[in-house]
Amino acid sequence: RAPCCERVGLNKGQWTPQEDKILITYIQTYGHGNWRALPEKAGLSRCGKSCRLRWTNYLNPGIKRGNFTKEEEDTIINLQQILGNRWSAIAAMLPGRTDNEIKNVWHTHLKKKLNPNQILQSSKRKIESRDNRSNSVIEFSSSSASESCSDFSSPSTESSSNVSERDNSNASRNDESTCDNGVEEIEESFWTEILCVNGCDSPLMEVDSSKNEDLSFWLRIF
DNA sequence: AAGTGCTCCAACCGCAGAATG
DNA sequence: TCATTCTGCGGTTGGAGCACT
Repeated sequence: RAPCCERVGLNKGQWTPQEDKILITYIQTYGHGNWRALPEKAGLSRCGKSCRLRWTNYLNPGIKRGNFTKEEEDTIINLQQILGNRWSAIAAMLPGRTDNEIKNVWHTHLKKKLNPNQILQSSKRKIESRDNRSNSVIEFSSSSASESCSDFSSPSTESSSNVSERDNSNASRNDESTCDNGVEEIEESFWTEILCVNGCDSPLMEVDSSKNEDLSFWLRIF
């Protein structure tokens, strides 16, 4: 199968402001339509995949910029416990946030909070010195993370390190074993809580009905 | 002030599933 | 039904910027 960017000479790497402007103007005028054909029509030396990524992760006006709130981080942690690394499904619960952004936040912040023992000694020292300067983060990791786990009867009994042992490396196993005890015991109210936290009438929820179907899938399982 | 190491995030890559002919 | 193309997803990487020594 031919690679995505079979054309030689396509731009790669960071997008320039000019490229951003061209992409925004084109999509706002014509819509994205066929991503593969878009770059040529718009006059961009990029592959369609790169254009789609740039739009969905950065240029889309519906994207919420800035730091994640405590509630958002809570939601990510909760959903990661259940869904594993299904970032797109998690993103569907967080209006305005992209799967890529959530994935980055998970790998750079939240994963460490759940399992600080995994941090290398050298890194650990640095992080601690940073966190001492920003106590809010530390406070969240010690209180909020455990609070969020208390939403589940089974996982809440585990230590934070045990919980995180099930995270990334076992994500696929989580997907396969949706009838695991831990998942089975999750109360249905969890979902309504999550939805209410983020607003049932959020724009993304309305726009992307397929995401709701994804939610329905999990509701059926429970 | 300079060098080194680390963090974070935007972007890329490859794969799988959906859509299409 | 099969082959091909397109789209979306998740893992991974590169490099800019920051912190520390």
